[in-house]
Amino acid sequence: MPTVAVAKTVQLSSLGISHIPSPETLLQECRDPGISLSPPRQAKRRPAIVMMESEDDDHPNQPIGTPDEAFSTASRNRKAFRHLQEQRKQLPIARGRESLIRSIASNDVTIILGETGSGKTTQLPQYLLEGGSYHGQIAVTQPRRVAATSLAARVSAEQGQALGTLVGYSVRFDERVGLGTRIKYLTDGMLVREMMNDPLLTCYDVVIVDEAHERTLRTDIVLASLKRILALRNGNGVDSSAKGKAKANPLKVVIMSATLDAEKFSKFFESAPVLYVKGRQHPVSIYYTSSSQSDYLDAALRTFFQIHVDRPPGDVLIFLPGQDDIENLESSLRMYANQLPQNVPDVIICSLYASLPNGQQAKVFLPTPPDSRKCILATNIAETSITIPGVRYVIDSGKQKEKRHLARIAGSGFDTLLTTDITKSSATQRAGRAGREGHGYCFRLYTEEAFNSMIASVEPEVLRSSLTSVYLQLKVIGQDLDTMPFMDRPDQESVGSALRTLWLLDAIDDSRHLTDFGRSLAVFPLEPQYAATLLASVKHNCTAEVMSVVALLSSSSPLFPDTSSQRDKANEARTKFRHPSGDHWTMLNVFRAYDEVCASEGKSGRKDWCKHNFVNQRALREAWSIRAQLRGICERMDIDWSLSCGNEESPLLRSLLRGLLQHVALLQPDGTYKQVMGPSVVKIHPSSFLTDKRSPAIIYNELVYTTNIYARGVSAVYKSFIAEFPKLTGMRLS
DNA sequence: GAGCACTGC
Repeated sequence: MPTVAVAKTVQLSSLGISHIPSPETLLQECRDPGISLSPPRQAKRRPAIVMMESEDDDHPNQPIGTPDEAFSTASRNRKAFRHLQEQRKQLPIARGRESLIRSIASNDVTIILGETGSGKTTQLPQYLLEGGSYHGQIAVTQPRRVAATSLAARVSAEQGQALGTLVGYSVRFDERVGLGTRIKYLTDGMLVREMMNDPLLTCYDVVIVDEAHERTLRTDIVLASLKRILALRNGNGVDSSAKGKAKANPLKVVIMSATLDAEKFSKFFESAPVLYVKGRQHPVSIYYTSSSQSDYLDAALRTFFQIHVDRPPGDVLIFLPGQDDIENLESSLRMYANQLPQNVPDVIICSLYASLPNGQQAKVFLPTPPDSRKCILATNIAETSITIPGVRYVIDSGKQKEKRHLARIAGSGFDTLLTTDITKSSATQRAGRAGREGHGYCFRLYTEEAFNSMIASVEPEVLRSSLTSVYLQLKVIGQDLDTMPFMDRPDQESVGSALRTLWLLDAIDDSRHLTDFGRSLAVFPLEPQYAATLLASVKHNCTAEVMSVVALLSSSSPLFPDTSSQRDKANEARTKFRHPSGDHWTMLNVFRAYDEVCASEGKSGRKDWCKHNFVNQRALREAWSIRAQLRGICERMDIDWSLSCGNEESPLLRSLLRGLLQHVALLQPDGTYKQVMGPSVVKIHPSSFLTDKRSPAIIYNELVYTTNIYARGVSAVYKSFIAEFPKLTGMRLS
């Protein structure tokens, strides 16, 4: 390795050496690494009432290709279909089938505590369908799209039907349901959307909430809503006004959770019974360090080589907080791996994090060649979203990155992204990744005391997020954030901040009533701020431009990814898109150029164009889908989305301002900016094309708090634009 | 003059 790599290497601090040791020295050190490991102990088995056991997986692994390709061909193949039926029949879960059906029939709510690999998610809906007691639809919610689609494909195949007939799914941008669909897998966000049109979820006889322990924002909305709906539809809940009402269309609710939180769910649903379903997880031996490690990268490096040299074959999965750590550890591992003696197996290093291009993500699924060992460096993505085969050893840094929204009474608050300690349930989940295929080993780079003092499970998202969208969505179903029976109640500052934002947008009036404008905002699958921008574009005759920009801003990937090694080259390549007004028009220029490339070039031409210009094709593709969805919604609302302002810059900026009222700041003499609607002094992020430009007034997409409070996604606006908004100028005076 | 865990409509 060249010396450049050495500079990026983690310090082998606890070895007390500053030079790079020879491979022999390193291996010797690794056998006595200063991380002494206490005797292995078996992962605690759950003291469960064992009901059933299954050979099956809850979640088929990441599908290679589309769900259709994976399963519908199989369903056409008679032999494969018979095999599937044979598997189903032989599942031990079949023995528990009747008791499951009975319990659900005699209770409004049933909690199922299912271990990993128990097969509950694929089998239970089929049991309820085949049992014949329910004639409406059965909904099964999932936090992730890929789970919803692949589960639907699997269950459809087990039913011997084409996907989208008896069994279907519904996720954003993709839906496979028919008139005869009885089992529907959908994302929890999709069910929240459906509630906005059908607040009592009348088309469902059964709603199964899977992975409830993850406590996503949308899961919590679903849980709170279900409690309300039960009172209204079944007439026996806490809502006394609903008592005595006809139970013509009662609802059954099943909550599936993977952790001991089941008790909390049971309590929330007034002592609902808890059923335990045994899984098929292999035992995992857990090791702790004897003393706490100040440098988890160093500790991970040593532990890896210790495993590599002393332990039998099996791939190693290392959990780290973020991309930065992954890149650093990767370069250290490579350097030492290249110096290993001949008789030690090769090391294949793979990284895995969400923003990694798909091609490189796919590397982790390639089978490990004989006489080598794969070492996967991953973020939390490998904890729930992606299951990697062949992993036998897990190294757990005990750290993760956590996003947290800091609400402010004044202004709209900002997000932080900080490295924090993981939770007990997260540690257990990580360890479990070693026991998918056989007896596994988990090396925790922290002490047993540290584990014991970890909090039990992650703080629900509802306590950490901006609630603006949620507040608006609840208003549409006639509910109030303050009166919803949340499992965990968000604090007043957070609620007040959401309330204030919606009032400023004119989504609610002075009496907190939803306005017609607010109702329109909620129709769009966008942050309310961007929905307001979109609706404002009609007045300014620039819907075509605004739609592209809003779609890009809503994409989950950044348009201009930061590539530290090629930063200057990237900046140069992107210069041609630059627009003097700032980042929004610059983004639009990229999208317009991409549109032209798409019209003239094929798949590989588009890809090359993106690479050559250092723009993220994933962001453009996603924005393309979002824009198509927005166009469809506009058509239904009779809005002409083709209205264009050409190259006139003001209409787009004035539309943006309509949504970003809380994100306006004015230049101060010292070159910093002062928020108009809040107390903060902010700086323009150095990645912005407006940095150092000293524009008198700016709007920005978001604030991020790192070394400073930075405004990102910035455009310059005229002060006269700001004067058009009485609420904004009123605030300034007060 | 900088640093981005993961989802979702």
